Amino acid sequence: MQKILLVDDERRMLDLLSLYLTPHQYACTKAQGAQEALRYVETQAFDIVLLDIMMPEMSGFELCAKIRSFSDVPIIMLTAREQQEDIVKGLKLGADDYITKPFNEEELLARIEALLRRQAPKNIIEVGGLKWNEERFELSFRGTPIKLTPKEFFMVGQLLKNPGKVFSRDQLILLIWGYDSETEGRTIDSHVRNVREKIRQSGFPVDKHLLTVWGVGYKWLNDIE
Amino acid sequence: MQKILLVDDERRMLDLLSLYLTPHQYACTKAQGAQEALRYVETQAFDIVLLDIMMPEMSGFELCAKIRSFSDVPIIMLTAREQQEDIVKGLKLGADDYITKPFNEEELLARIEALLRRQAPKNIIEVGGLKWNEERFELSFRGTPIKLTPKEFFMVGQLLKNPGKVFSRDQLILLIWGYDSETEGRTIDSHVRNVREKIRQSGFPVDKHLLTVWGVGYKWLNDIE
DNA sequence: GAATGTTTGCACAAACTGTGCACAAACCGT
DNA sequence: ACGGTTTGTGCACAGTTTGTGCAAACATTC
Repeated sequence: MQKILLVDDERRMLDLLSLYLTPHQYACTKAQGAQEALRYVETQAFDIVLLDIMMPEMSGFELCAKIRSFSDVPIIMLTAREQQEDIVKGLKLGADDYITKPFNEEELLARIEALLRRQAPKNIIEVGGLKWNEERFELSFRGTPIKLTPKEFFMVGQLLKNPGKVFSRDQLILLIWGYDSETEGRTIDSHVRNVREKIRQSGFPVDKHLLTVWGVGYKWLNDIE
Repeated sequence: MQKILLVDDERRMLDLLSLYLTPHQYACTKAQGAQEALRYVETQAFDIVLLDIMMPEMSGFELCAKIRSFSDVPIIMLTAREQQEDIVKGLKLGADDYITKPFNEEELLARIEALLRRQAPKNIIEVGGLKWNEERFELSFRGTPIKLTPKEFFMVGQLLKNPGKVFSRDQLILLIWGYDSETEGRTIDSHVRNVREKIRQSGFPVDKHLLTVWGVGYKWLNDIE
């Protein structure tokens, strides 16, 4: 199920959007204001951000630019019908599409689906600015690369691809080393340790995402508190 | 996505240009001053350079000539409406087109698109003065040719055509030798070694671009630090 | 067919990664 | 609070992968 972050300063608008989207199998998270939205984007993975540009404190533009400084998450702006220049401004700041208010349900859904289709199904995973790119064999946080060894890279990928799912040490060995591996003991633990250390160095709060499940194994959490 | 290098001494003009171009799916890089621009052109691949001729320290003309001494990247000059002779001078120094200030968005986009269209879809790749020309079967750095053997040539081409992407040894063998090749062992390594040595001789910093991905294969990076 | 140039891969050295022990720290149930 | 169990950490050695010199095999040219 796709996750959508709704950002607006009015609770009524958030509820309305959620009402439209939820029955169509989208998981909505509501953020009232830019600060809250930023916290969400920094700690969770969303498939789309729906962003009203008319907000007090921090404007939608500012938020859009802030998000773009570390993430490629698709952004759709909500603008008033009249402000043509707002649309242009938003697109220039990195938004992917826009919807003018007032809008109807069909248009909203169509634009969301179109944008999701556009996202190439590359083997790239991103959460809170941390990007795992299989093709480039590269993990990076906000643009700066994190050097990993092959085993480390695949282990992170395996966990990242299945957020929330617990993997036992044996499972990880099977998935990363293969069926006939004789690897055992605290080897996995060592790799986890190395991965944590390297990602921690980059500034990403890895200790809140890559968790130990006591007595079982490890898991990656996208959503942290 | 096409990459455009913007060169001006005024930050406001850089921002304005970027604001015009970014929403039209161009990736803009801003260079404030000729020195900075030169560093970019020497280390990255751009599809177009947009160059203001009115700059302190080094003039746009000088920069244009400097770039042309080692690269064929398309250059568009920005000139003041009045200086007709500047336009002639610029074109003589190797610029491909010009735009007079003040300009509007449509004109800018039209000229950029026209210039990109004009660029025949040649199998020519260029980055930082290193030029790979399939038609002429030639690799050269700043005009001086680098003699490569066929296998070496195609290997460089394959990597150069997919900057950032990692290729395993098996993949490279498949791509360059074909499906029924029995080539194996350290053959690829030997070719990489030879390629590195030959390109290094030319003065191009190949060791920062043609990288070993430990345990996986090789990749070519256009953007180096 | 001799000369020249290209491709391939061995053998060794160098660089880097994987592994798991030993002990400390954290955790859990009672 | 206590003992048993599980996980974290420092570290060293074994193992793997890559770089390099060199030469034989192969291909092309004249």
